[in-house]
Amino acid sequence: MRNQAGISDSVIRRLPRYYRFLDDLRSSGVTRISSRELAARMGLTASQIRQDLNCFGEFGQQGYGYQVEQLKTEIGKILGLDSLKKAILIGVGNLGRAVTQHIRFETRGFQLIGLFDQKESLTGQVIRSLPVRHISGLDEFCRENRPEVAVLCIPREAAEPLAAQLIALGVKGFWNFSHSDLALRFPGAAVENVHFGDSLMTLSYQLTNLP
Amino acid sequence: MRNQAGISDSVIRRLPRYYRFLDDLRSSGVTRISSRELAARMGLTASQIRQDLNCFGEFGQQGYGYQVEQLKTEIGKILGLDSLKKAILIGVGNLGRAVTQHIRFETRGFQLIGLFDQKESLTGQVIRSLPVRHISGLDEFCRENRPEVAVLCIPREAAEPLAAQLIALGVKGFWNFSHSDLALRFPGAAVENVHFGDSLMTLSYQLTNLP
DNA sequence: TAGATTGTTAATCGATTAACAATC
DNA sequence: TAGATTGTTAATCGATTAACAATC
Repeated sequence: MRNQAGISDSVIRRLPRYYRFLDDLRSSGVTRISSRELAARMGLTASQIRQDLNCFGEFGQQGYGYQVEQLKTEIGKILGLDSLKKAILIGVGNLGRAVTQHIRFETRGFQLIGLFDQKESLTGQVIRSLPVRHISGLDEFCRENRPEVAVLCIPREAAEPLAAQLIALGVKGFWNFSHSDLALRFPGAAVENVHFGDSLMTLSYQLTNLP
Repeated sequence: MRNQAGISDSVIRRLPRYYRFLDDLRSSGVTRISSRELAARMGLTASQIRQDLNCFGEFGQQGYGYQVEQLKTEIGKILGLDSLKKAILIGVGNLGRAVTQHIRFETRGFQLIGLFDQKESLTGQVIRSLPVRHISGLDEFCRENRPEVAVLCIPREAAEPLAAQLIALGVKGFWNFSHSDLALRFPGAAVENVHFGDSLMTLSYQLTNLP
């Protein structure tokens, strides 16, 4: 793996999609694929695939193509999926509960180790074999268990102060479902936003301007 | 509004964010703002904001800046938020239930008018004042109510045949939470993906390559 | 070997930034 | 009017595509 740093965002955002397609190919018994064939399946150009991969190393073989399984593994390593990072989730409302039950953290590089909510009535409830803890125990839990990531399923107003608290406790990244632009406030942290509202408005635009 | 067609994806994806920031400014009583000031708040350049807006028309005033409320309204119109498009949701599992309860469709240009699931045990259950219907009634419901959009909260395998069925029933767009690349199969439809797995893997990459 | 396909360099295309005349 | 800020054109930067020598 070369050139760990300075990879453009466009490239990085394509990696999970490569990973998904390669895993599909593997499941359906394909062991080898050329950039041309993969590009056709994914709706990309062969050039782009080769350029993207060359940011990280040489994974193919001239005249042959790529080993599906091997390439999948390599991209998994690039994405860091081989080391599970400890994560906690905060805000066990409708959304937080769905995320806890629905997302397969382990195959995406994470291990969910704690759930928190400020609502006392939820404390002790068990979701996916994890007990909901009261938010007042957050500091102690973090000092003991050292989570690297927090999944924020909380209202916008709560996000910023909580993020500051978590960073002080050693949290380095956020999977942010709240309606706030955390990245602007905490430039040192890794922030990945899931902005449902933005996504839905983009769909509205597309529908409004359908050819 | 000029130049309805041919706006680049990069511009379109920034519109919801402009809309959000302008709405915040409005809520906090700001009535006027310059591209320079807005850029500083959003972490963009003033040039970019002016370029983006000029894809659609002239919304500012030289020497003065932009009226916050007016610009917000204009961007809302560009996004098509002023006409509510009828939507149905399919798949009332953890995720579908959370989406139904959590998302404010009305402020994003949509009106949720029906919920469907194949599980008979869910039929009749009411979520947010909408009854869950059995999937067998989908055709009839669509012919009567003409939804334009379907929110797909179903497993990957189910997505493609269902999308084909829905398109035949007049559905023109999908908010796609399933793990499938619908856009490739249905190039005529508007598809907006919410790929949680991809998002989480991107976060994993960021954490793995933190400076 | 001949054919195929990579890794990589060069060319093109598009998006962002800078500059500035127009004008409120 | 003078100062400010837009709308818009020109310059730059980065990302995508094309081309091709290297090589399996």
